Amino acid sequence: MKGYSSSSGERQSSLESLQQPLWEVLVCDAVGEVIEFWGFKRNHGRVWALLYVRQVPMTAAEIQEALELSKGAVSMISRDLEQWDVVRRVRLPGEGIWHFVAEVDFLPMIRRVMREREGALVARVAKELEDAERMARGHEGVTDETLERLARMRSLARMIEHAMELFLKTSLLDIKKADDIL
Amino acid sequence: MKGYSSSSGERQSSLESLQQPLWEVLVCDAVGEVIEFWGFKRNHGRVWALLYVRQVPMTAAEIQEALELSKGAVSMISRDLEQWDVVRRVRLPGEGIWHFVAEVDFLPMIRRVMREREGALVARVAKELEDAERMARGHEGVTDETLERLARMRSLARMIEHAMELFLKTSLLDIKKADDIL
DNA sequence: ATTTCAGTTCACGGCGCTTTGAACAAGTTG
DNA sequence: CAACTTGTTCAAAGCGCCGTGAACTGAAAT
Repeated sequence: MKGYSSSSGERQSSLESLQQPLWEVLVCDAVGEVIEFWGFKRNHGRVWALLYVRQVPMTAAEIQEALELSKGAVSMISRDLEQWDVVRRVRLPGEGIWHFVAEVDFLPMIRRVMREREGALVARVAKELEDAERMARGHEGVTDETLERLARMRSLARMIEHAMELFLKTSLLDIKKADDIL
Repeated sequence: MKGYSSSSGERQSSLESLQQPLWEVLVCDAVGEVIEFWGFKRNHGRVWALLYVRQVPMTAAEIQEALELSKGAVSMISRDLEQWDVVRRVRLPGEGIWHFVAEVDFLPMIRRVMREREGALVARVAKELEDAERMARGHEGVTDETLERLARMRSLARMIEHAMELFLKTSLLDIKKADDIL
């Protein structure tokens, strides 16, 4: 019923590329690239994309085979994705094994992780710049113009932070609302 | 006249940290971190920051000593910065040597480079997704729902692109206008 | 023309992040 | 409760990127 036409359907050693449609690989890799660009691991994107296009819950072993990853990698990657709420772990009725499904809405992931990362960085940098400014004030060879530049730098830092917040709040939200994508 | 008080002012082996104020190092490193977060090299940020706080044109050798970089590194880094228009190369009157000065407005850099990088990526990914969708259409085991998901993915890609554009146009512009920073 | 010095290039090495796979832990089945 | 399967952890290997510094180019000075 599912398209397995004839005789031996269980080969798995050398013919996998035939039951792994090329277009699927392309999609996974494409998403992988984008996700990587945004600062995550390529395989985060690949796994999520696979689950998303397949639409059916998949076991770790299936993911492993489809994307040619190691057992350990699948375990860690899917733990990350689960933690970020972009993948759910479900137990199919009757089965004693975990399956993964793609959460349709992965924007929370981007928002949360970015906020965490940026947050930590911004706080640290802000402190460093303040320290530097305070120290500079104590020196004698420091002109007013220099202090001015330091102050402006701090101000710029705050603005980058602000712009980022804005981006996360508006743009991403727009994406979501725009068409109820995904 | 410039604060060199007395006897031997030319030591350069072990006492450099004393003529290299700590606060300056802090500032350079802080900017380096931020710049790195945005996908550039740490030293791009460090060199620019140094030139910015110093305010006077500096030779490659001076930069090299101040930031403890190699000759080659300074050459490559400053070439990048120059290409992005965030640093200018000037020849001081009477001197037969290049000096670098920080361009005050480095927003063009962020905008241009981001656009280039994102542009290249987005174009490639868009193409890959289109290819994949076309190929999928040819297969028999592909449901309409799957095609739907592929289409939505493409649409999402376009939206990310769009959001990025928007971010570059509005947020960064806001930063600039807000206070005529830097 | 030769020397010297500013500046660039590039093969190599080092470093940090990612992935691997084997050992281990947890859970399931007979 | 053994025997087996599923799932996690982590030291070590792999890999890619960045900086290094020696070799090279070019230009100015002698």
